[in-house]
Amino acid sequence: MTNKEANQETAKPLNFIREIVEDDLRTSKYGGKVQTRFPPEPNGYLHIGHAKSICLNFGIARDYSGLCNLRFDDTNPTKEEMEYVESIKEDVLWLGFDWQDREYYTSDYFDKLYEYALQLIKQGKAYVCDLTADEMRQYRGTLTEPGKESPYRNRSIEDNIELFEKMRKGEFPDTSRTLRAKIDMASPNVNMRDPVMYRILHAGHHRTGDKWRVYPTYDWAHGQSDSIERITHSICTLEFEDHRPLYDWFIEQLEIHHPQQIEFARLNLSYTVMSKRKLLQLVEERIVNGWDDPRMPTITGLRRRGYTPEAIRYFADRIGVSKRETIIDVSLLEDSLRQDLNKRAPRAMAVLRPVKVVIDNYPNDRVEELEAVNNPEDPGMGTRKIPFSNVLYIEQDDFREVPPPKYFRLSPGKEVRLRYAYIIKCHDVVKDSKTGEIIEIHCTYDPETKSGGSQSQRKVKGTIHWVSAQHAVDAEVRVYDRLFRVEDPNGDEWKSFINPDSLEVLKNCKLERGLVNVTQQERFQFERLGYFCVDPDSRKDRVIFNRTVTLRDTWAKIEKAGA
RNA sequence: UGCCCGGUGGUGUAAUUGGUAACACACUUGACUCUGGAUCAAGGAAGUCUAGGUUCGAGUCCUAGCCGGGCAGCCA
Repeated sequence: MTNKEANQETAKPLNFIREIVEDDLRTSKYGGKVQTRFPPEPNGYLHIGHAKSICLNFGIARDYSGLCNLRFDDTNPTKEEMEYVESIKEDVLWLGFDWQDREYYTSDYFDKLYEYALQLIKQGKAYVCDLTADEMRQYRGTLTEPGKESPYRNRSIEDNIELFEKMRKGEFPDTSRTLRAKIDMASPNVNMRDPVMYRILHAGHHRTGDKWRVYPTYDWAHGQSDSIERITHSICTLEFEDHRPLYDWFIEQLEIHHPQQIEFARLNLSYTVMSKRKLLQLVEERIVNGWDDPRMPTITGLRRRGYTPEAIRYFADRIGVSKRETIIDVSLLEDSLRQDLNKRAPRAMAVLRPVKVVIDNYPNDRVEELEAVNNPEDPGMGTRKIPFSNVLYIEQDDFREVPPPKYFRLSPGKEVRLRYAYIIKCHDVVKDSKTGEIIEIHCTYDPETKSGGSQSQRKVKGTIHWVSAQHAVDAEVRVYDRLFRVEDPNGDEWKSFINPDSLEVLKNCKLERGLVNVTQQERFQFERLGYFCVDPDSRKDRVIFNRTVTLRDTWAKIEKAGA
C-alpha cells in the first residue's frame, strides 16, 4: 500500500451511524459494548439492498469488537417459510459474515413476549378489543383527525387477563379480537393510537407448530426482541422512524434494556427494482427464471451472475450510509466488480460471434503452441500455451468490409495483430452468394512478427483475439443486459419498463482449448469482452458461461457517438 | 391538512462540528499499451432548495417558506 492509499484509508470518514456508535462508546452508554443484529423476515430472498444492511450491521460489530446476531423475524406464520430461512443463511455466509451460534428467531421469544403482554395488561396498559378490522380503522381517525377510544378500552384487568388467555387457547375465531396497547387515540402519530399487539391466527408456525393461536405483531415483537438480545444499536430503515416512539414506549413501560434505534435510507439501484413484492412477481410471472436468475438483484442472482462477495462488500463501503432517499448508479456496482476481477480473474480468449479466418500462407498441417500470459496484472499467475493454426475464428465485430473512421480492427487491405500470435493482413472476403453474409476472411500472415520474437516490434493499430478452429471448445454464452430500460422503473407502470432484450443466448461460441475443463462458478476475463463465469447449468459436454460484466468499452462509446 | 424525516456537481458520499466545498462513480481530453482492457495525467461540472437574520466569516447556527419522501394492515 502506498502512502497515499494509507492516508485515504485513515482519512475515511465515518457514516452518521458509526459516529453515534463511537459517541456511545466514548460516553460508555452501553458499558462499552456494541451489539447489532440483522433481522430479516423469512418471506423472500435477500437482495443487494439487504447486503447493504448486512455489511452495515456485521461491519460495525466487527470494527467495534462487538457481535452481530442473525435473527429471523418470523411473527407472521402465513407468509414465512423455511426455504427462505435456508437461503438467507446461505447468502449471509457467502457474503463473508458469520453469526456463529447466534441464530435467533423472534418465535424463540413468544413465551417471553406473552409474559410482557400480561405485564402490560396488569399495569392497565393493554386491553382486549372486540372491534372488527373495519371498525378499528374507523375508530383510528385519520392523519389529520384524532381517533375515538374503543368501547372495550376500559375493561377490567381481570377480564383482560381472562380474555387474553382464551385468545391464546384458541377459543375465539380468527380476527374476532385483538390485544391492544392503551396509549393515546388522539396522538398525532397514528402508530400510538392503541396499536395491535396480538392477533388471533389459527395457523401453524414453521417453528412453534400448533403451540400458539395468537401471534405478536411486528410492532410489538421487534423492539422487545432487540431488548432481549441486549442489542445496543437497532439499525433499521427509514419507514420505521415513526414507530420509534412506540417501541420506546413499550420498553419504558416494561422497564427493560433500551436499545437505540437508528434509521437509514434503504438502497435503490438504477435500472432495477428492489421491493420483495416486485421481485416475487418477476419470479412468479416467469419474467425471469427464478430467484437466482443472473439478472435479478438478489444475492443468489448476483452470485450466479458471477459477482464476488468482495465486490459487493466494497460496493457497500463505497455507497455510504445516510438518511437521504437516493438511487445509486449501477455503474458503481459494476466498477466495484471490475476492480476486484481485474486483479484476480485469469484471462482467456473466447469468440462469441465467430467468423472464420483462413491464413492462406500458413501451412495447413502446422500447429504452433504460443505462449500467453494468464493475467498481466499479476505475473504470479503464470503463462499458458495456446494452439495456433491456419483456420481461426475471430469476432464478427472485429471485421468490417467498410471500416468506419477510427476503426482499428481488420478490414480489406488492413493489418491487425492477433494477440500472442502474428500480424495478419486481409486480402479477400468470401460471401454467401444468396445472403451476402461473410463466410470466410482470407488473410496472409507475416512470419517475422510472431509475439515475443526478435522481429515482433512492428506496431499496428489494433490487436484482436482469436481461437484456433480445430482446437476450439464449443460453448453457450448467456449475455445479460439490464432488466429495465429506464433508470427508475418504479410506479404502477413498472412492468412496462422491462427490457425485452435483457437476455441473449449465444449458442455457437468458440473458446480457447484450455477451457474444456472448467468448474462451476469459475471466473475468467475473456480478453477484450468482459468477465464471465461458469453457470451451474454447465456440463462437461456442454459448457455454459454467463457474462458477468463487460470490460470498459471505449470503442462502443466512439461508435455510439458517431451514430 | 396532522406528525416524522430529508434537501451539497449528472449520481452518491464528505467537509477537522462556524474558517471559504473534497473524494469516488459517470463524462471529456491526452499519454501509454500485443486487451479500444488495465494504468497514468489533465479537465468540465455544485457555491450547498429559497428568502431573510446572527457573525469578521455560514453547507454548518436562527426564522419563515419551498420541494421531495414516509405514516391511517389484525404486513414487516
